[in-house]
This record gives sequence, C-alpha cells and structure tokens, in this order.
Amino acid sequence: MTETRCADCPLRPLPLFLEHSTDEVDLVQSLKRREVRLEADETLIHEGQTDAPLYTLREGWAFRYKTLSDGRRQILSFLLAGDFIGVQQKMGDAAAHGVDTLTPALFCVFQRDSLWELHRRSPTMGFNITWLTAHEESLVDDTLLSVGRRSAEERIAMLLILLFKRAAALQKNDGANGVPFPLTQQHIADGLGLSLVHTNKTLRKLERRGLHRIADGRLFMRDVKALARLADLFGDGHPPPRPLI
Amino acid sequence: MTETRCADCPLRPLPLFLEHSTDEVDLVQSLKRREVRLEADETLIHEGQTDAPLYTLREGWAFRYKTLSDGRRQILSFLLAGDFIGVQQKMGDAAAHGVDTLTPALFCVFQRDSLWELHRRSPTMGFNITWLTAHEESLVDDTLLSVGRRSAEERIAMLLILLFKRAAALQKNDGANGVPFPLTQQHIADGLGLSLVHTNKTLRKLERRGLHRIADGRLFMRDVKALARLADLFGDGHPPPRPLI
DNA sequence: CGACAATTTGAGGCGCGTCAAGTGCCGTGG
DNA sequence: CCACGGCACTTGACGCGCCTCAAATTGTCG
Repeated sequence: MTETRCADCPLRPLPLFLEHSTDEVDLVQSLKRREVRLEADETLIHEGQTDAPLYTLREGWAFRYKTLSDGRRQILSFLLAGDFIGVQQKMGDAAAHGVDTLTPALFCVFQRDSLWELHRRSPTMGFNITWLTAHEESLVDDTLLSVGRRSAEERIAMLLILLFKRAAALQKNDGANGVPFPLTQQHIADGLGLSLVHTNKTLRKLERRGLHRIADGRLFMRDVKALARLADLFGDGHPPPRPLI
Repeated sequence: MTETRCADCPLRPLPLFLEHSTDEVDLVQSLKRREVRLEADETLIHEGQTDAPLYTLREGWAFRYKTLSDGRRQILSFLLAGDFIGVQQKMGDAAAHGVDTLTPALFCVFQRDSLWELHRRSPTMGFNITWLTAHEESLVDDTLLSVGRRSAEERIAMLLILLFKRAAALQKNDGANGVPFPLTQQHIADGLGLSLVHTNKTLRKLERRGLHRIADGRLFMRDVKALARLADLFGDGHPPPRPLI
C-alpha cells in the first residue's frame, strides 16, 4: 500500500489550514516516518507507554484520556483530522494519557525528536507548533470550566456546539446536513464528568425540546441559539484552530 | 526603581531551571520590555482583554481563571515563580482567561510578538517554549481528571500534593518546614469545582485525620503517603517543569 | 471597639450517581 | 428463517454527595 505524500495531503486545501511553502512541506515530508491505520475502538497510545512517537491525525476521530486505578475514566479532549498528538510528554518520558480511536483512523507518524528538528530547521513551523499546543490547552481550559462549573444540561450544550463547529469546519457543506458524530453516550459522559445514565437523560431532554438530534451517527443542530444560551456562550466560542500542514 | 537584568535573575540558580548560554540570556533580555509589580488580589489580565502582552512570573503566586456570565468561576491553574503567562491567545485575539494575583507579585513583561522573535533567533528557546506550553497543558489535564472523576476528598488530596511539590521545588529546604500557601478556601473550591462550604468541611476532615495542616499561610504535609493513596497517585505525579531562563 | 473577610458548623434539599430492567438493533449461527 | 447474545440506548426508583441557606466564630486592621 502506498502512502500519501505530504504535498498531496488531502487536509491542505481545507480553508482551515495554513498555507505553507514547498520548503516547509518538504521538511515535514522528510521527517515523516510512516502511516498507521487503526480500526474504531483501538488504542494508538497506551496510558503510561514510554517513548511514544509523535502523530498527526489525518482521517477519522480519536480522543485523549486518563483513568484512575479503579477504572474511572476522564476524556481530556477529542481529536479530529489535523490534530497533533503526543507533544505533551518529554522525550523518554511516560505518556501521561492514552489515545483511542472512535472511528477507523489514519495517522502520520513522526520520530519523537523531529519536534526539535522542525524547530531548528523552520522557526516558522516551530512557532506554529507552540501556537497549536497553546490552542489545544485552551480547549482543555474550556472543558475544565464546563466540568467544574456548568450543570449537566449546560455541559452537554457546550460539547455539542464545540464538536459541531469543529466537525463542520472539516467538510464542504457547513453542517447543514449535520456532521458525523461517532461518540457513544459513554464517551460524552466521560468527556463531561457525568454518569452514563444522567448523560442519557439529559441528552433526551434537550432532544425532546428540539435543540438537537443525534441519529445514525450524525449530529444535527436544531436550535443553535438555544444551545448557545444554555451553554452561556456570549460570542461564538473559539475561533477554529490553524493547524500545521 | 531599577529593574533586574535577566543575567541576574534570581530564578536562574534554582536547580529546577535549565542552564542557558549568555547569548540566550541576552536575547531574552533584549526582548524584555519592563516589569510590573502588583499587590495581592489584583488582576494582571482581564478576561476578554485584547492584546495582552506576554509575562513571566518572577515572584509570588497567581492564577488563571474563567468565569460564566452569572459569576461562577473556575480556576484553571495556579502560577508560581518561573511560569509563563499569555501564550494561549493568538496575537490580536481576546484573552480567553483572566489572571489574578494571590500574593504581591512581580512580572517581567514582553511584547506579544517576541514569541515569534524568540523562535526565529533561538530555535532552542523556541523548542523549550513549546515544551513548557505542553507541560502547562498536562497540568490542566490532571486537574480535569480530578474535577471530572475524583471525589471531593480525592481532589483536595491531589491539589495539596501538587501545590506542595511545586512550592517546595522553589525553596532551599525541601518543604520540611512547610511551604507558603496563599490560597483561601474559596480559591481551592474554585480550582476544584467545589462549593466553599463543602471544601471547608472536607479540608477539616483531612486535617483532623492528621493528613496535613494549613496555618498562618503555610502548608504542612503530615502524611504524604495517605494523601497520595487518597489521590490515587501511583508514582509521584508529575516531574517538575523545566522552565525557561 | 466596630467592620469586614475568612473560616467554621448545622440543617435541609436537589442534582446527579447507582442499581436494576427493559427495549431496540444488529450480526452470528443453527 | 428465527434464536441468540451483545451492545448501545432508555427509563424508573432510590440514595448520597455535594450544594444552598443561614448563622456563629475567629482573626485582622483601622
């Protein structure tokens, strides 16, 4: 099976992504080692694994998570095409979190020290990476605000809005026909610090009120205004990220 | 009042911090604009403020937070000497979170675009910054796990351990005589997604069990083992960060 | 000594967790 | 073809952890 060259990366044309010089693309190409393809519900990085490489997510959905020793799990963030994976742990260090797929997914693999190489050979790309990393943190900040201070209804409204925006930005039609939504209610619960049962009851309540609809693995927004009001979003949440490549 | 030169920065000798070439220190010095000194309970960055500069925290304690429109507040992370502030927002963007002081504090101020300048002129420092940023995120990850999945007792045990370690790393004596602890119970509550009242009751329970003691603005660890067991820390939590300069 | 903030404690209630069952939708195999 | 098991989703009953309300206590500073 032949691998995609970075120059032909299907993500590049998306309006979301930055333009890069051919030099920059060549640099990234030279650092890329291989690709990995996983099915849904497989794990890319085990919690506590050492020396995990760096990845970018090319296709599909995944998520980062941590678990306590008795099995309680917290999902830290959801990963969509274009996201960066694994910057968090310093070389030689144990991974602080696991990464599992939600759908079949394709990852580009980079050696751990190519992070340094990238900085050295292209400060521009290096700068973009720190910005991307900072943006990732601000997503976690948002989730922390939700989990710490929002009610179950508010948390779910927030999650739906944010995921819808991110997913819609990756497709042509701006989500008018809904967006793919591969999460189970268990994932939603673990992402929001709720129990499965309460998540179900709250989702149904919002759906019965006509705020949204989830069916056949797709999410449809029925009343974004009402959801945004619930989530206490004044403006429009976050501007979309501008990932590398 | 005369300002400290970076070469004489009192933080540099601490074992926690990386060594840097004189070139690197000179570079940082050239980017530094000025210093700001605040009292306790003042705000350095307002939520939603645009074009906030970059800061490093030289002395004192502070914290990052977000609030909902009805006043509910979530503290995202606590800031100690050596921490970096403000990488999160892209230039020209509104600050996604506020920053307040807990104690009198001293900040070094950098222009917003010196982040780019630093990357361009010293890839090494640029690399360190992305790593620092990633480390900051992993702290937030930890808090998110606590707030989402730990009980009140467990959350407080976790917070005490982590703050104790960070504070102890900044002083000579390894915390045998306690460490400074300027948080009020309201700060603890807002950092852990708890109410003030419940925070108080839980703190007292742990204190009566002899696990810790807070008095006169200092924190003493009485039974770290028990606290670590409560917090479900197998190893020793996180390795200390290696900030710039 | 009075004002005010931080801490402490009690009483009562609600949101969300846990337990338990049931439904619907597959995919597999007899 | 239907029986079957498994998984996601759904719903009800009940209990507990944490929230809210209220008030007292302590310490600090003018």
